[in-house]
Amino acid sequence: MQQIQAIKPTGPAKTSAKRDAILEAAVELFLEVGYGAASINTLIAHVGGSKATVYAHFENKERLFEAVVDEVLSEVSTAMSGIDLAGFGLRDGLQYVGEHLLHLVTSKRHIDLARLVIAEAQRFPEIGRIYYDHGPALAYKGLSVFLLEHSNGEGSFRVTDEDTAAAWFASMLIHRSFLERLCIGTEPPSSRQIEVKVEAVVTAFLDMYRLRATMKSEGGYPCD
Amino acid sequence: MQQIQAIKPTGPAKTSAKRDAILEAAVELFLEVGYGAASINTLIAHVGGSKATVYAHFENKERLFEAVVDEVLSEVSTAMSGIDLAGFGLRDGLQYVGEHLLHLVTSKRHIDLARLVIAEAQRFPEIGRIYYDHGPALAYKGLSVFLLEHSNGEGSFRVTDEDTAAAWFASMLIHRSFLERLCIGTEPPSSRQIEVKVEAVVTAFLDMYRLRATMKSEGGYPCD
DNA sequence: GTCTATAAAGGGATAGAC
DNA sequence: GTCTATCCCTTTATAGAC
Repeated sequence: MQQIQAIKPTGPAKTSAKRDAILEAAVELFLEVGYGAASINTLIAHVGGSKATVYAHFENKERLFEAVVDEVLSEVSTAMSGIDLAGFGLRDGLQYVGEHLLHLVTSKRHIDLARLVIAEAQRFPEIGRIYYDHGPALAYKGLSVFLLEHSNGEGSFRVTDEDTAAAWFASMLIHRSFLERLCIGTEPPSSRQIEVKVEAVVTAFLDMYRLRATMKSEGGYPCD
Repeated sequence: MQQIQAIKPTGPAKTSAKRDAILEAAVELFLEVGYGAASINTLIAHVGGSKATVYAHFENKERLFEAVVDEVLSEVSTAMSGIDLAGFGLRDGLQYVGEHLLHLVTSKRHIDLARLVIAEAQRFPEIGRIYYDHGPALAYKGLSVFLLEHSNGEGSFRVTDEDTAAAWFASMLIHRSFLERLCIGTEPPSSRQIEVKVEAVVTAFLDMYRLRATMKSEGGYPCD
């Protein structure tokens, strides 16, 4: 899928060893303490060099912040779009994508990114938009396409509003773990826990859309 | 339900007109710009008075922040615990609680609180814990009890893991709207939109747990 | 590009008069 | 309790030497 485009390439060369080092350190710092509590002084204490060097590569703190979010979002988004569902059956595909999704969403990297984005979405509206489009919305879309492709009675499964169905599946899977991790810093679930949790959600989800004799002819769940 | 207890009542009288005015202004300011960007100077520009007066009522900025979160959380939590499901049937009760829940969660007051809590949950771990326990966990628990009470075949409904069921119901209902509103500042849904959305979720949720002839004898969705 | 040194502004917090 | 004035520290950002 498409790479996240940089918001605005700043003055000097777009790539340099020092610039990369600064950016990398800035990623760690911002993810750990947030925008407001991260100072340029603290940054150079980690990466070495001087403030002037930082400002030679990044116009100001806001631009540096945008570069940081771009960088991390690119990582997460790449991981998400790397999930290939071609060739999977309905149930196996849901299990596969579900495990990857839950793992990714609860990863430290993503939780820190989400916290940062949510915290600063008011001050930097573009950040929130870009995160949502290249994160959650991308996942919903991939799921939605997969569901539609298998909405042919396979395993008695049929769906009319695939966008809503995709959001429901992802929400059942993610919401609680995501919020717990954001608020009380719960540890990420183990691979085994993820597997079990996804199995339960997949089964319940498929039951929800299983065709029944008593079903209304429409069969969909109108939403919005 | 129980009121949120103050984290630590500071030196002077716990209540005074000036203190209330300061706290009220602080609530608005912190909710709007966050902890880091809110300065005492900005605060007194809104409420009047001097810095020294602020520090006469609150030990420091951190304590003021804790008082602010306490205050808003108390509002939200009170609204949530005010939902009384006694006398409702299964479907009507879910519709009722769902509408209230979605309305409350997407309200500006709650979104601003959630943003603030998520942003500062690392620096102030207690804040995150208190929010989660008196917000989401409280909602899950209420739902869970209601589901268990109606898990008797009413409307062909039976549930074995009521905690998971409650979390799934709330997640399907809330997750997408909540995240959208946090990240891209979507407007809160109208009463009509809420009504329609809840109807769809309630129907899907009840279908998910509807007893079937082909059902496995266990019938539950093991989780965790 | 990279450094040292410093500017200019704003932050939290307090002393002391009333 | 409330004010004025101020302390002390950190912040972002830049000037100027190399």
